[in-house]
Amino acid sequence: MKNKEVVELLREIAEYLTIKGESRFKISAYERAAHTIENLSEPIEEIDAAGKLTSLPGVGKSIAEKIHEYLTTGRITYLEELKREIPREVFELMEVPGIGPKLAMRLYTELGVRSIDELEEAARQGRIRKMKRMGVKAEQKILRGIEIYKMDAGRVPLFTIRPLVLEMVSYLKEKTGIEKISPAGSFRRWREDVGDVDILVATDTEGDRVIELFSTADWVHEVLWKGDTKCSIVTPSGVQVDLRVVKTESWGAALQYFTGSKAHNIRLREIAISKGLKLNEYGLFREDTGKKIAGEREEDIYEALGLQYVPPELREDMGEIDAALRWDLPDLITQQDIKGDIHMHTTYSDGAGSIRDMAMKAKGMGYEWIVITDHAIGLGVVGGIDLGEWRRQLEEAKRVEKEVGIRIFVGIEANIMSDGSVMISHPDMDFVVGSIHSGLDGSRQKIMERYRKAIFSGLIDSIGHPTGRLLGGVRPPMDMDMDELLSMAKEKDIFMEINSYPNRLDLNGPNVFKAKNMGIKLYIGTDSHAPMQMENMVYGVHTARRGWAEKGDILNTLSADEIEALVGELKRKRASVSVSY
DNA sequence: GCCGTTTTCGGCCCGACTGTTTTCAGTCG
Repeated sequence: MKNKEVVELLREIAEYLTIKGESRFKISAYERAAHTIENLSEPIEEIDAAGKLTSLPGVGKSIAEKIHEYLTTGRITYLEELKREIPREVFELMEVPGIGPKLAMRLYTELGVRSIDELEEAARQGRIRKMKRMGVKAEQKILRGIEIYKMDAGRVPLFTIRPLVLEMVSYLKEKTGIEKISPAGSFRRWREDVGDVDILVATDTEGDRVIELFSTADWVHEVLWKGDTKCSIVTPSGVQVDLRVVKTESWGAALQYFTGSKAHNIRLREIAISKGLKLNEYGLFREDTGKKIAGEREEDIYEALGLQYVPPELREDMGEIDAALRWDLPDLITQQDIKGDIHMHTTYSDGAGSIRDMAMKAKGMGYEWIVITDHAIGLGVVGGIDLGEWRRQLEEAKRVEKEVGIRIFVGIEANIMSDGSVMISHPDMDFVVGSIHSGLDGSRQKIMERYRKAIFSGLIDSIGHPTGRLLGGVRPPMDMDMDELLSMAKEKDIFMEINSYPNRLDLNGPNVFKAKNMGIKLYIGTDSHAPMQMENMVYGVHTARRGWAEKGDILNTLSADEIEALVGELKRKRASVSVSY
């Protein structure tokens, strides 16, 4: 499947066209086509082979030809011409905030600047102020931009910034008494990583005070700028946080606008135009009279456009607009639907809490049941349990179950070994999660062979953290074929895990979406190694929501009795597999 | 470059800010 490669090439063309100063409509045409292909579930090769490329939204004759050329020859002549025309170094200059395609190209050609370091040197030497339509202020702005660029932490995983952002919101609410304060942007959409964070405040009179409070608090490493309605700061960890103050009459429109995504918003504004309306961050207006018809509440914006309200997690222009127009959005799973947690560790392996500690925490969270899955032997460093230890754990769990008053199922997290064998599985176990913990850098073929052997052995009930990735640049996903893995899971009727350890989120939203559409059942596992970590369920729930999951798609919503019945079935299935222990 | 139950040509999402300028282009979100 070459969809990803095609998407990247189309985006690259768009970037080059931007620098060339081509019509912005031509540029967005390439971006739109890339977006369409990015969200395609079938291989682009098949669509091309069927001669159906131009039936894709945003793909016309010209782009279809370029895609076809790439798929048949491995290159796009048009892109190669662009590369010859425009030096690659210009892209680096555009990394600096305040420098766009035009200025980057001028700096390159007029001053011969080839890197950000050379740019800084040119600015310090006062060479920039001598350019046409540039001055001392513009030069200083570039130096400031370079400073911000150097401070920028880039995109960071959501979990690294979420606690601080929640603290900011509750601090401002508490100090000002203002209710309408909310994060927006990709943070509110629960993207797994965020660039900068937007916090929105609605107040008609206290804007100055809010900005003063925000810009002088402990979380400020540096104030980037401060005005009447906007303030930007950088946290000690290098994340930029923007605070925006809006009027209460525009709260809903602003929240909608700043939550994005950009593609989602563009679609909404197109719908507005088709109805003789205009949508911006202040409200929804009639084009003819300028009369405002919505703005104070976000829900009203969608309704006035004839759309069902779209939850933030779905606003990625991945089909949610069409579904909302049909009033046919999924009834997304919520935290309140969760009745239990599958996949957690105790002191029997590498967890920090006893069975009782974990049970008490689950009880406190209002759960009916938990499934404990300690590591099995075969995982060198962690010191997993063998069958004898597992039986002792089962005995203890039965005692704790009565004492705490919550159903405790005892499964195991079995290792899928380098040869694809499963270590260990037994018909008495309530649930067997199969996970790869070693050889994650193996070839795609090798990884898929391991998965295939493990799944078709009939010894495992689910796949844990399927890609093995760790967010924040710690570990990339394994080289694997997710579509093939899901097909195998479907064929053998096993479950897929949404691991909600915050640095995993594995499966992620798009893969949850795929699995759901294939009819594969999913569960959320916190993979907790301490009682507190069970609260990470919220990350799993929102990841599931980003994958359009409903209550019926997720095992955690079953009652204790329903889980017991399911576990009984799984045990019978495993017992029918002949294997020697 | 794409697209069309008003269109095969003339549109295409919206607004704020900034710096260097007398009317706007470039950049950003």
